[in-house]
Amino acid sequence: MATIRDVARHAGVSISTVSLALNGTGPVSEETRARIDAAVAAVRYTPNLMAQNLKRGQSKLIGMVLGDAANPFFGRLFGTIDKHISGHEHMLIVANLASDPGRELRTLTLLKRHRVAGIIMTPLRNDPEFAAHLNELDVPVVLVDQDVDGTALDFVTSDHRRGAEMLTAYLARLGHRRIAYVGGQRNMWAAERRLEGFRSAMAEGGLAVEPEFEIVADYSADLAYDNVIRLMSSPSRPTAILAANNYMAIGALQAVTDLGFRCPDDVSIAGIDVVAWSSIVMPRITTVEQPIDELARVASLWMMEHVRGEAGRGGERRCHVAEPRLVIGHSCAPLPK
Amino acid sequence: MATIRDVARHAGVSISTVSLALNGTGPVSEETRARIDAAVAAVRYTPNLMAQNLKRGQSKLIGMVLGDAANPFFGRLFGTIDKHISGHEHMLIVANLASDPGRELRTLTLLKRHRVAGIIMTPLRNDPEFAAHLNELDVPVVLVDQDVDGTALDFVTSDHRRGAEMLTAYLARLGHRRIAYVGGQRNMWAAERRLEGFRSAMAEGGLAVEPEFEIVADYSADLAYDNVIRLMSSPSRPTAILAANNYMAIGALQAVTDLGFRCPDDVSIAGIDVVAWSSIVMPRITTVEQPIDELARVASLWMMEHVRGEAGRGGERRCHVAEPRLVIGHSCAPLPK
DNA sequence: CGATCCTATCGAAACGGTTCGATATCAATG
DNA sequence: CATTGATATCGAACCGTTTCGATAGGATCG
Repeated sequence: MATIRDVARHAGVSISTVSLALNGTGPVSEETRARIDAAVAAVRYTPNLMAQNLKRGQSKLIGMVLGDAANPFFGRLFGTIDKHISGHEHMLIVANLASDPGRELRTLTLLKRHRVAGIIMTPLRNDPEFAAHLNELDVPVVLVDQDVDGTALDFVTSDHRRGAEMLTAYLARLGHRRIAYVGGQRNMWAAERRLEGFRSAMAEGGLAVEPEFEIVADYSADLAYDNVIRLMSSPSRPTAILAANNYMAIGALQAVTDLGFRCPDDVSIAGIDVVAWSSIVMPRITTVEQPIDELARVASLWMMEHVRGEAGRGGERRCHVAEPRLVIGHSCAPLPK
Repeated sequence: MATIRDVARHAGVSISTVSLALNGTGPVSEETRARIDAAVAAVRYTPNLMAQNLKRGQSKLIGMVLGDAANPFFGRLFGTIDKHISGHEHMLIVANLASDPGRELRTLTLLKRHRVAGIIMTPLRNDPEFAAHLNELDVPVVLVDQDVDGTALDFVTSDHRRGAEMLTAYLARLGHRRIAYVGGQRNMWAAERRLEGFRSAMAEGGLAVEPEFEIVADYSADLAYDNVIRLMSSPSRPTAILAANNYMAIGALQAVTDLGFRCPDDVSIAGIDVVAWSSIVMPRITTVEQPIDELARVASLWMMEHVRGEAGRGGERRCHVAEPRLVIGHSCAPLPK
């Protein structure tokens, strides 16, 4: 592959002149510039970014760590962030955790080896060991969606607690009293906030939460399916189900359908974060939507500020909490008196 | 950030010895190795991959170009390819075309600047200019899903034509004669194959294709929706609709539902490539599924062969055509006599 | 006209590694 | 004991760039 040396030789000038001309970083005569341009075309020269970055001491690569690439939420998040980032001749180097928290540390190390200029990540773990690693990483990090306690990293999220509250309160307003909650892993940050929101809205509405109505289904459609089958087979079944993410909402809907119940006539179902793409599910599921575009925009912006060294290292961590949006579908009905 | 020089100084040995020890590429005494390990930990040394790659003349980065990151098909494709690739201490640098063919050339150039070891891409364009660029790129490329005529690049796809045939024949077997086809852009490779499959199966079944029943909706749910609304409002409406991708199938389903028709009682709907994630749509849409895992596996394998220089440069291009799988749902019904 | 200042160009020293060809030590061999 | 062959270590060249300081030839100025 052609190097800058080939261009210099072909144009009959020195290497430094070529560099000066190509980067527009020094005075070059009109005639020389033309000869260099011709030479570039002739030898098919493409600057080697690895060499440039090495010399400049900074790379144009930004790491992005996704919790689960197969989930459309992360797909849209990535797509939107990419749109913002790649405008600045930067590129994203993306890693997929496939919902496996065990890959998180290894991935971060690998990204650091690549000397990425920064990392945007949706973390899975939330424990002191992980926080310590993040703090010692020495690379700008913007967390998205989930927080890691004990770090001072920029953080962009939507108000998970409020979202769960909105849906729970909505179900309560429809007259439901026996509301089941299908939630994610207990140690995950967002899952905890959502659970808090559910409980708080239940308490607010003067409703009791029966222990067996608080289910942990690890954000998995299959687990949600099994649990809802069990729940709905009991004589003391709920009249409404709130699922904490898109997969579990769909698992729940499938379960009640397979049992012969109709939604919303026999049971109401609402789900957090059932993104637009799946909202075509019939009946359309009532949901709170995260403003993915807003999350992506703020995360990209802050990351670019870090990259340009403009991030006010005032020590203060920045947090942006976006408001979720209640989208009423056809999956919830008022409870007959 | 600590360099190999710091490690050497701290351990009291030469730089080359550190390199030899760390890479296990030369004999190093047990004692020295221990001192070096200690020094690495002490100065928090992380090898600079950019420098390593520059020296070794090859990078551990593989480019991946996605047609549309928000589409779960690409999300799952990426996730699975990442699983295979990232095992070999390689990483993916991913770019999203967001369905905009205009970004394709710029993206490839940028990836080449980064000196990626290879590129896995799902192309959008299929024209001579683009083919010429690909041929002159001088980087190993594996095409996935769509072909580019006039190149000799490895190509992994599923049998789009056969998939469309299977669904069309299935509808015909149910007794449908007035079948409408909602297809993608006319110049895209896969869209053409699917259209061929539809036409061939129609001819095979002795069915005539009315021109107004062959719709071009650019893989967009909205366009499909509008067109199906128009189609179904006509007195000579079809009894079955075949949509060429997941988005359009959902748009079509939404349209017939909004018009007050029931599916499958009033009209049957089938869709190509309605991935598992959306198969929960009620009624579950009959579809042909692409074996994403198989595509990802073969593409990753071939790419790693290229990277290791094992690719038999016999000049012969390799093609892998996977068989799509017919998944019967509840969206199609026999036509009453 | 000599000093001064642009303008255009160049050589050489980095950046952080790898790797090849020394060199030095030491045990085994004939 | 001189030779050989491992074994362990090192110095220096190099990968493809950028960038700093130097040089040289005008044009401008007092």
